[in-house]
Amino acid sequence: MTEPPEIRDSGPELVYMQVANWIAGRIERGELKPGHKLPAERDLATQIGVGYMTVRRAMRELRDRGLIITVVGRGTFVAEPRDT
Amino acid sequence: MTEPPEIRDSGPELVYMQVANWIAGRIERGELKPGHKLPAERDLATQIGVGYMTVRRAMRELRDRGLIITVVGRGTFVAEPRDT
DNA sequence: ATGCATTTGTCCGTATGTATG
DNA sequence: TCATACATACGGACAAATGCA
Repeated sequence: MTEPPEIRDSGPELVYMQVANWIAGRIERGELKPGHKLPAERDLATQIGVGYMTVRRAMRELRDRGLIITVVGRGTFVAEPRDT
Repeated sequence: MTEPPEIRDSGPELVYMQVANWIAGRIERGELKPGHKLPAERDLATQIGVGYMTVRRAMRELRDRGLIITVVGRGTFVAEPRDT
């Protein structure tokens, strides 16, 4: 699975933030709908071409933003939108 | 292990803990009275929509807290309140 | 006593997240 | 990145304990 290279721009931004923002963008644009199950973190790391821990940091970032919900033993899912 | 325990990453909510806390709340609010027989673990699992082993983990948690008593072949019952 | 239904107990296999090296 | 170990989640299968007719 060759992912588009635009995931990582050449800026000084931390890699995990680039990954987080890439996924966040896909969620906010509606490409990933609420309830959608994301690939397993290990698979995501392989697919994107970054380290496992990098994906985990990105997931924690998205979790903190309330964009995803993680359930141990089940997976990671796009959260319901929260209006502000 | 060099870090103090106060540093807790906002981890995901474990399903069995959610189940345990939900039942614990019902007991502590008096919705479930001492001696009350809870549904069978497997029925509970079906009703709540989680796996059997997950309910069993939750039951073990409640048992450890002294909130319920389990008897093989009979069922699970709300324990008598223990003052501290 | 034997059988049946109900309920908890145990184990297995697979998938996933967590943590560390 | 890769490897290792462990906890959690789920479903299935079978065993053990209880109560009842």
